[in-house]
Parts: sequence; structure tokens; C-alpha cells
Amino acid sequence: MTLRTLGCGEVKPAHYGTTQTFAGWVQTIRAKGTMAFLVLRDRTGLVQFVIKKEGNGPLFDQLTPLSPESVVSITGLVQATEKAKAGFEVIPSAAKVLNVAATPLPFALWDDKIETGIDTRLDNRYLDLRGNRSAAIFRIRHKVVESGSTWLRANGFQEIHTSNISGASSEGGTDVYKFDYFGRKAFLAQSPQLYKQMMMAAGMDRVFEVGWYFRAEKHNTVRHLNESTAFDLELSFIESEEDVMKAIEGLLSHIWKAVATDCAAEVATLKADVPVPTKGFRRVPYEEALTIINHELDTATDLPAELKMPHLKFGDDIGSSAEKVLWRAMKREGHDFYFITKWPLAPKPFYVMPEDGTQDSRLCRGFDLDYRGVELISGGQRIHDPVLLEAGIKRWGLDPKDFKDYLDAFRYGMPPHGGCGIGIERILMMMLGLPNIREAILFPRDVTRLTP
RNA sequence: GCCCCGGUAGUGUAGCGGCCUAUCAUGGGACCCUGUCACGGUUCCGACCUGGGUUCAAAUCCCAGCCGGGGCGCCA
Repeated sequence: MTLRTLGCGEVKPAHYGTTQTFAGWVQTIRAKGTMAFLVLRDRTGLVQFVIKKEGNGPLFDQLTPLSPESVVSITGLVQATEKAKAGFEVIPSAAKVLNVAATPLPFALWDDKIETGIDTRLDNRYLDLRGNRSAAIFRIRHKVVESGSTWLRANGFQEIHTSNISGASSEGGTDVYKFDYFGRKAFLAQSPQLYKQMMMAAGMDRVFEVGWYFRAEKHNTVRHLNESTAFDLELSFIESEEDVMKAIEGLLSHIWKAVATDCAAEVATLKADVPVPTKGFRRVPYEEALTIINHELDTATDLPAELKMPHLKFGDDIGSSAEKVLWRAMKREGHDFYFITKWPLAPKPFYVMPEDGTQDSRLCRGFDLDYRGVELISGGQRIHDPVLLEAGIKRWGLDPKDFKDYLDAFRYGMPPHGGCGIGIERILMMMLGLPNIREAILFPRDVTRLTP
């Protein structure tokens, strides 16, 4: 017996009068004495079966006692009817129980009144993913990765896969995971940064990687993970970081548009609002951002207490609260996406190009892209001169010897280049307004969660 | 690294010194129901994180532990 001839959500009027076999999970069984309604679900949707006991006793007795989420294959006649809200229903003639689900379920999957905590959901992720909300998030995630990769390939970016295991420690700025590698010290890569730069020396010109970031920080927030994924890109022969920002505009506009058009149902399920950018992303130089933030702090009358803070001055970081203050001003201007450019050099990673080409530079060619008040991307033009790069490594108190392989790549012809890293979970979280970034990755790793 | 907060049936909750052999919903068992689509009805089942302490009396107050959530910093 074929287990399936049609998806549960794929019934069209053309199928009325035909016999079809559906396979999926039992969503509900509504027994009404000697007749029962069974709703079956697969990833395409739902289908309702009507089973009358009269003349159909064995089938009735086989299906009616099934526990919710059991897996069955049911064959029946698809019939138009006004009695069912869908306009049709299926009269079963045969069924095969493929697997009976244990009871009770670890949580109430289909009851909108009961909002299960994120922890219970993650502990039972395979079940959680059957729900509309999580299923929608991961269909959109698929679309984000697919459309992003498509755009990058179409724009000359070659896909690469670099190593996540490294004998060299850190780019700085974060803690890394250390482990034993056949008796030697090794580290999990905090990002593909150094490797994708080496690919610029390799002459690949434009590369991207859908890669993993490992960060050993004990942060405890709804927007950080210890293991996350990202689009990482790097481009050669750029004139300035502006070329990188242009690529980001193209990429994100394409992704937002793809999701808005191809995942409209999923976006609606999540009650999200995915605004397709219609204009260029605003560029806000760091010093202008300070002015805007300080002005907002002075003039806003409806500033929430948690956003009240002292004025920012040159050199201060724009923290997560200040980012939200800036967003208030950007929102009024109609910008969901905006770059913060020309940061002070001092706090930026050693590979960021100083504005004036020396390590004493006041500003640098790094930028962040914020979306609705949260950092989505950081990037910039990189240093391509080995002497300047080595000075940058020293500026961070790191030892150039630890970066020998990386530095060597700059000695034999490194083109001017730049790039960025774009957190995929951040994209999803921000695009869909998810309250917790853990919802955007199948098996989140945070300070306390190591399983499943 | 710093700072808040919380742990009550499988799940989500109410109760915050005695009215608690703990509320409601969902769930599970039994029974009833031939048009449900958040099906309905009757009935039963199932929980106060652990250990100390205060008190005539602790789910409730205090202390410790364990577990968890969140904010800041850092960042994606």
C-alpha cells in the first residue's frame, strides 16, 4: 500500500470524487458517539476525515482510540460537502497505523490558550517544530539562506568552507573555546574572518561562507548564542567600505523581498511585518550618531526610563540602549535599516582599516548595520598592508607570531578588500520580531543549554 | 565579570501564614453523544524544587543549596 498520494493541504476541487491516501500526524479526534472526525496533519496542511461506525466498525475502532500525534496513513474518498468548513472531507476506507504516540505529550502543542515556556519547547524541540510557529520560522530560515546564497552567487561570490578548528587563538574581542587536539592546544573559530581574508590573497576575489561562529562569552540575553550561524562575505578590489555596504544593501533587500513574497503565509502566522526596503540604507557616521542620540535624549518627552542615560561623547561605545535611542530617530526618518559608519579605531578589531592609514588614526573604515535598533551586521574595509596589520595586532596586545600563517598571506600580494559577517539568527529574530534568538536556531547553545 | 527575578500536576496557571486533603484550563482514564471543526456533557486521576529554620499553624515568611529566566557589558 502506498503510504501517501497527496499532501493533507493539497486537496483541490479537482480531487473531489477521487480516492487518495494521506499520511501524517493525528492532530485531533473529535468523537461524537457513533461518528468521529479525525484531523490529519502533514507539512502541507490539514485534512479532515469523517468516520461513521455504522457499517465501518473495524476502521472506527482502529482510528478512534489513537492518541494525538500518532502517525497514520489513511485512504479515502475525497468528497465535497458544505458540512465541513473546508468545503470537503474524506470518507476513509482503509488505514494503516504507522506509529502510536505516547501520552501525555510533553506539552500542549496545539492549544493557543497555553503558551508553553521556551525551555520546555527546546527540551522537546522535535515536537515543538511540528507547531505552526516553529515550522514557519524554519521555513523562513530556509528561504533566507536560499535567497541570500542565490543573490551572492549571482553577484560573483564564490562559496567556500573554511575550518572551524584552529591552532591560532583569537581575533580578539571575545573569548574562544579551547580544547585538546591530539595533545596540542586548539580553538573553535569565533568566525571565518581570517580564513576568508586569506582567500582574498588566494585570488578568489569575492567569497561567501554560510558558517558557524563559536563564542565562549557567558552572556545571558535573548539576542546572544554561544554557537551561531552567519553569512560571511569578503570582496577584493574595493575602493572603500562603501562597496561592502552596497553589497549588503543588495543582499538584504533581496532576502527581505524573497521572504515577503515567498513566505507570506509564514510571515502572517508569525504576525510579523517584513518591510521590503524601498530606498538606500541611511549612512550615519558615528559622530553624527552621537549627536542624534544626545539630541534625542535632550528632547524626547516619552523616553522610557530604561533608555535614559548620560550624553555620549567621542570614544564611547553605542551600547544596546543607545542603539534603541538612535532607532527612535531613524524610525521617524523612515529607515528600518541604517549603517553606523566611521567608528573610532581604538575599539575595533586589529584587521579594520584605519581611516588615515596609520594605527594612530582617530577613525576607521568599520561599520555596523542596525535594523530597528539592534546590530545585525558588522563589517568594513580591512587592512591589506602586512606592516600596518602587524601594528594593529600589536595595538591589541597580541603576538604577531601567533598569526604567522595569516600574516604570511599578506606578504605576497594581498588586494585591497573588505567584508562583513551577518548573523542568520539575528536576521530572523529582527525580521520576524522574535522575542528570543533561541527560536531562530534548531538546537541553541547558551550558557546553560548543552542538550538536546 | 556585574546586577535583578523566578521555581505549584505532563503543560500553562491561581493561591502569597489557618478558609488548601491547593484554583482554573489543558491533558490522561471511564461513560454519554450521528455533523464536529478551540466539539460538548458527567465522573475520576495527577503538583507545592531540595534541606534547614521561624510559628500553635508554612505552598505562603527567613536562610542555604540546586535548577532556571532576564538585564548590563561584549558582540552577530
